[in-house]
Amino acid sequence: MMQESGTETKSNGSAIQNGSSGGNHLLQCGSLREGRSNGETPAADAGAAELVHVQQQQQALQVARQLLLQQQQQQQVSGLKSPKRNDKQPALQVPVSVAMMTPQVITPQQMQQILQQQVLSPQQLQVLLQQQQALMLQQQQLQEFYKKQQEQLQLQLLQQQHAGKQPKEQQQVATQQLAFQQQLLQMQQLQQQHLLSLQRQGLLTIQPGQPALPLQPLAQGMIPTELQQLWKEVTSAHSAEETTGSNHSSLDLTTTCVSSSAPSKTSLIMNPHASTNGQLSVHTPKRESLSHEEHPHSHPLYGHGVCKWPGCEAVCEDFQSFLKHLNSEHALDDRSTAQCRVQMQVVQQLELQLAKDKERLQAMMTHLHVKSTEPKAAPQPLNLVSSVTLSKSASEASPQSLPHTPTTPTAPITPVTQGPSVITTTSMHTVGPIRRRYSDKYNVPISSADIAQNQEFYKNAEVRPPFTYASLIRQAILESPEKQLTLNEIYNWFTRMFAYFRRNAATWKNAVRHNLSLHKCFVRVENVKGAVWTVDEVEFQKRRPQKISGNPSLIKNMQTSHAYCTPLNAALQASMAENSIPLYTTASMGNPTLGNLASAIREELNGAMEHTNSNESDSSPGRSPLQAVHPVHVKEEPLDPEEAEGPLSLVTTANHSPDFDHDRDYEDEPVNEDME
DNA sequence: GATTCATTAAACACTG
DNA sequence: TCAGTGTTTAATGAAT
Repeated sequence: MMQESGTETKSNGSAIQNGSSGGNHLLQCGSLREGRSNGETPAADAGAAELVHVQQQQQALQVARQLLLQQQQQQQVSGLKSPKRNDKQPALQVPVSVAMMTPQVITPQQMQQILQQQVLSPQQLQVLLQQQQALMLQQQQLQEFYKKQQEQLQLQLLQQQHAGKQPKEQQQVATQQLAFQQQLLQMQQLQQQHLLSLQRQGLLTIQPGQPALPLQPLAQGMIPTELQQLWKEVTSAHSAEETTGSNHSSLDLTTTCVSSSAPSKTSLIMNPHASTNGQLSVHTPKRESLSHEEHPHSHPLYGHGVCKWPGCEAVCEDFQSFLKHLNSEHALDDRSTAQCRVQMQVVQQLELQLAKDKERLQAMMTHLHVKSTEPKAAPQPLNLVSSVTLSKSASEASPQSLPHTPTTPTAPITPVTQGPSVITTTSMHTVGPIRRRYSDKYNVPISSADIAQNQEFYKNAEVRPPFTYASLIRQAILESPEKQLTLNEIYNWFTRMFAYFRRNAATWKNAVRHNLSLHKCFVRVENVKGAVWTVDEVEFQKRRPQKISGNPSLIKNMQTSHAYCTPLNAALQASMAENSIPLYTTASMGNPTLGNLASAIREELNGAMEHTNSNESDSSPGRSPLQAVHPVHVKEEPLDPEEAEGPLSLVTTANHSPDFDHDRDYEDEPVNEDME
């Protein structure tokens, strides 16, 4: 088409083209991590650092655990047991006990979960280890005791068999065995109580006495609301019970423990004493009746024929059997209480997170609802970031405030956001139509206000980014240290930054090539390495002014801030520029990948300034000084800012590229107090 | 309804 | 010949 107009290079690429393919192979190999040009994102580094930290903690824990194990084994050797007894449980006849007798060691996985979920402090971990050691000693004693009993029983059994004993005597033996088991179980119960007391001291989430207890299922299985309700019930019941807490039937306790480790059915069978649990009969029925009365046959812990108790998943054919199961397996005992505690913490954390998000949302909404006369609504960097980045989510949050956004269809994929470019801070104040660049189908919501989150999101989620190819390409190029990329490197950037582009390579690569050729802003340049693609800032600037028209102070501000804030997030800058939001360096800090855009942005700003001075229809003449200061152009792409260089650093497409004339259509009057 | 834009698909040419 | 690159055209859908 008419590519030649802007730059010479566009014309005949093939003639010039040479070794560009050299770089290609890098990409084609799927070297997503290759990133020789850009390197990894800071966010990823931070995540890696955290991971390393966690792993170190975990390793330390494992070392401690091994020490404990060694101690235990030594003790066992000195005692009567063979070192391996811990691992392979002796008693075949009493699976329940076997489960209980397994070494009280937290598995690495559990440790990891604990670390991830609970974030224990080193002190807590130490305490935990100590308690674990004490428990192991206790358990060792139990094991010895149990062993002895087993041996005695076996001896008796053998003697009886040899002597041709009568069945009655065998029954006696069986009863004896049962009695032993019960004794053992009682001891275990004591142990459990001890554990519980330990937990109450602060380590509630961990059940040292129940190594086999799967923590993860516990944390996953419940909905917060369910948990809350359950927890309330349990806590109330538990408090009442504590006075008589030791009265639990030991058998119940063990069965529940077993069920946790080996979900379900076995435990169902094993609970002959369900009715014996007095507390149980008192509390659980009440619990059931509550939800049951309201929703006959619907119970928060029951669904799809499965018990939804965390970690259970026992199959219950009907509601009655579920109730039975609930009564028997999830009676009010230490284990259930502990599980509830675990869940409670999970819920608390979730609630905390929710509260934070809500707060953030509120701040965003508040900020966005602020009238132009209410300056400084959110001067803080944090607010700024959110306001800038969020435009989309904010739009959803308060649609009414965004009359212009109507065009945006709802985002099908995620409810959180509408689309990338819906609202800018400026747009908030404007009623003017904002044109959305991206069709709905491409309008993948960017849910998080945090740019970095977006980056991670698109890196991992196969969601189509709500940015045009042109904007993505430009972003890729601008992010590169030299602001130039080979086609292959562009490909690489796409695949590295977006999970979505790890599929259907032929399609999107074709689109990339198409866009490179189509848009004037992309200039093909001969390089030593071969042909590279750059962004023509001149072309870019042609259109630029219109967008950033207006706010000289803003521009100035941006320029100055850029001067000492090189590392500033270019994306933020761009977005701010577009949105006429003053720069807050903190927001952009720490995003090296975006730093490259700084100069480009500066140039853009310069051009904008010139433009502003010279003409610019965008800025309405009649505005008050304050208004004049505010960015006039309300670009449709509020997003730009974010996209622009956000974590993804996607520059909104249209705005920056010369090709996008339409952008100018939009008007804006948004007054941004921040500017001053 | 017309226009514009982005996307997608495809064809073609050139190069190594 | 093949793969990669680059250009161009056309069809389609969405937004204005």
